[in-house]
Amino acid sequence: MARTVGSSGPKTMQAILDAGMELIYTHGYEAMSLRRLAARVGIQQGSLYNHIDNKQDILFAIMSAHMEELLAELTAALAGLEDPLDLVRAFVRFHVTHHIERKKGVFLFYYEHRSLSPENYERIVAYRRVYEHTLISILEKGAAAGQFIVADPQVSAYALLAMLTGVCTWFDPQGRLGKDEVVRIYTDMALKALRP
Amino acid sequence: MARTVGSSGPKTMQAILDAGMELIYTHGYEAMSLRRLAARVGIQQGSLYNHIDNKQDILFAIMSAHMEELLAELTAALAGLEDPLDLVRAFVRFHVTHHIERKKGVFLFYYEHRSLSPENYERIVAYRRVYEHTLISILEKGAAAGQFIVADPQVSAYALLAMLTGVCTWFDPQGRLGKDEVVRIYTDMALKALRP
Amino acid sequence: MARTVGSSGPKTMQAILDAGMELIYTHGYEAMSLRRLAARVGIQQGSLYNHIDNKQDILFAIMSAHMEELLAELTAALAGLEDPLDLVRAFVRFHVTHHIERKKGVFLFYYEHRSLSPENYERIVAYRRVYEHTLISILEKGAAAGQFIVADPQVSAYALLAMLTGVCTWFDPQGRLGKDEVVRIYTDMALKALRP
Amino acid sequence: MARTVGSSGPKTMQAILDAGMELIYTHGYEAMSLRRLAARVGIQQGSLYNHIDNKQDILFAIMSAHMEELLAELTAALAGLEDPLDLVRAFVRFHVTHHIERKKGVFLFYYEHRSLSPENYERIVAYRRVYEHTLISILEKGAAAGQFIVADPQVSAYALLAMLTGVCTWFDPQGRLGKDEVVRIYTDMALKALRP
DNA sequence: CATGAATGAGGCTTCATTCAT
DNA sequence: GATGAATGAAGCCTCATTCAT
Repeated sequence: MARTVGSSGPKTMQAILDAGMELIYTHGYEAMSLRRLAARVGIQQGSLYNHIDNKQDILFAIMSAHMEELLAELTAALAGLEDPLDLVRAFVRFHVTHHIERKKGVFLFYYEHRSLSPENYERIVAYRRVYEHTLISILEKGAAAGQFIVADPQVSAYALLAMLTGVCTWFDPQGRLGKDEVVRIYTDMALKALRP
Repeated sequence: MARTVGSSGPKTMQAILDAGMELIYTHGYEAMSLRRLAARVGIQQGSLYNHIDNKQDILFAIMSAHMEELLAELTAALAGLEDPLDLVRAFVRFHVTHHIERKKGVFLFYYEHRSLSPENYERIVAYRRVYEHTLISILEKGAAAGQFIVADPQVSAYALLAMLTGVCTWFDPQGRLGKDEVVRIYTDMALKALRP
Repeated sequence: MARTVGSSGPKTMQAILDAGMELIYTHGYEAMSLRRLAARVGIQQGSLYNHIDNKQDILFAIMSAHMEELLAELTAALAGLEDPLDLVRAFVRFHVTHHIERKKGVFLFYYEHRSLSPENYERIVAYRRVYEHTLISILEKGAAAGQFIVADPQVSAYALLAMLTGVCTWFDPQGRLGKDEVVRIYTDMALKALRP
Repeated sequence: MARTVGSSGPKTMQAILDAGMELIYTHGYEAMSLRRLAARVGIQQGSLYNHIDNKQDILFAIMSAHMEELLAELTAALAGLEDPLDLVRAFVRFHVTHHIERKKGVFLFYYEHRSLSPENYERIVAYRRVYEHTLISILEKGAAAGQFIVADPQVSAYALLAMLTGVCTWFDPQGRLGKDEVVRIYTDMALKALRP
């Protein structure tokens, strides 16, 4: 019948992605039904297909947007820094902060990358590899300068990344510790783990 | 088809759990259909219900068996040790080794705990809490003895657990590094991160 | 409906009918989606409705245009002939040639008349009846003159029509036989089948 | 809830095929919805899939059963005959009778072979080719014996087949002409069309 | 005239589960 | 214990059509 006046294409698409993020975060991609998604957006199920080609599109759109922002913000966070110690400090601060503030996007990446189609998986993992390599490079630079001792830069980078990422499984904004304290604790542990 | 008398029941149940582990690991719990599971076990779909009450049972049976073994093996690994340094070394060795060798069970826990029913979730998370608390206690003991400096034992324990657990996302049995080398690297990083 | 004079309307309408003929011929009326049709025409789905009222219109427009041309061309092909033998020769030549050259339109009629709405069905079948009756009249005239022996003019006409129409299921323009040879063979068989 | 007692697998499958034949004959394959089919069979839509793998299966099962019976019955109808004249008579009688009595199966073949998947299409067309070749061989034999004059056995066979097949588009069991009269008329026309 | 976003019905298929045999 | 046929809900997706812009 009468459609909501003023509803327009891009706005609807954004609503789909927002609702998709919410539902995938809560129930998982497989368990998110497009029926429920459409209901939450406030349109008919079939109307989704005026904006997407299939369910997978939603997952990919959310994840690639998240990865692109991740890389852009990392670049900004490290801009102008040269000293490996400063770089590690900045990296830890950025990573922890991002994982606290963008928890849902992060969870989507960790839990749902398995649900990506092969081609989409490759594209998302490529982003991830760039991100990881940024830290690996920092460790290599610090090791070359004698500031760090790392038996294997790749392994150490993966270890640090896993350690830092873990924050989003337990951090509670209302909890005992504030964001800055957490950043300080993680920074200390990271630097100590790398030091000679 | 027709089975020999003598009841192959327990054998069938085990086959269901094995196939379930495999399929959930590969496709995820939501995406595992009982049709496919039955086919892999070599029985009819309806026959599953001679062994289980519902799909959720399979997930819970696999996960609780895994958690029980995890705790039992951890206890064995730490038996007789008193010095916090030795305890951390043993904990790291056990955790890394376990996460490499029981990769599928570990993945099930991380990816699929969301798919547990509320009651089952509580039971599984209780196991997990015991496991985590073991490490927290070690850190507290070491801190009390002045061997470790930890700003917050719980946060540090979570950080270490996340770091160590990460191994199962990248370790490749055919890869460049052997299990023992990996254990050594992680042990070094963990101890350095904890020590004054 | 009423379109602006001087617009590109008629061109678009013709493109719709051409694309419709192609798609219905290839996939069948039921299986032709207006989405695909619009895409082939190069317009949006909704724009179709500036030219048609509904999907059925397309089928009917194509089929009635085809039937009108069929009748007009048959009339031209028989013009001036009086002798039943000549009339049969001309009819066969026309029918076979038409069914070879207008294969798609012919197929549409045979395969898709079931998909016509009841009223449209009546209108198309009326055309067809005129066509058939032309041959029936020729046979009756020839029978009255003793040139043909037909037990039942209607049955014989249907038999001949079916025989001739069959050409469009096997004739291949690149094949072993040319159009004229095929016309000759069918003419011989038809005349022999009718002769005393 | 309580299922109809006594309903068994093969009976249901046959009911599906019978209802399928009816609905495809009436509405066409594309236009037959499995919802309606299931309703006519008296089961749930999903229950269809205990018997078939997909919609296409129904079409193929019906058509291949029909073609197998067609060939078996043709073989029986021609058994023991040697004289090409007798063979043509028997062929015409069989073909016309079959097309009158098994009208629905025949229509399915003519209208719906387009809806077969490529592999299924090949299998069905192979049956058809065997059938056609039987008539071609008869014509060749008669031509070699000087009993027939056929410019091209294949074309003549196709022409005769089309002519005979046409019967099922107009024959009415309640109509003016009986089956035997129709057979006689077609036999006369066929023999006259072939003879010198 | 064309667009594009909306509708609501319906498409085929799969799902976990039940139960008489 | 196992079977296989049944259920009813739900899955994703496509359909023809409408209409404000």
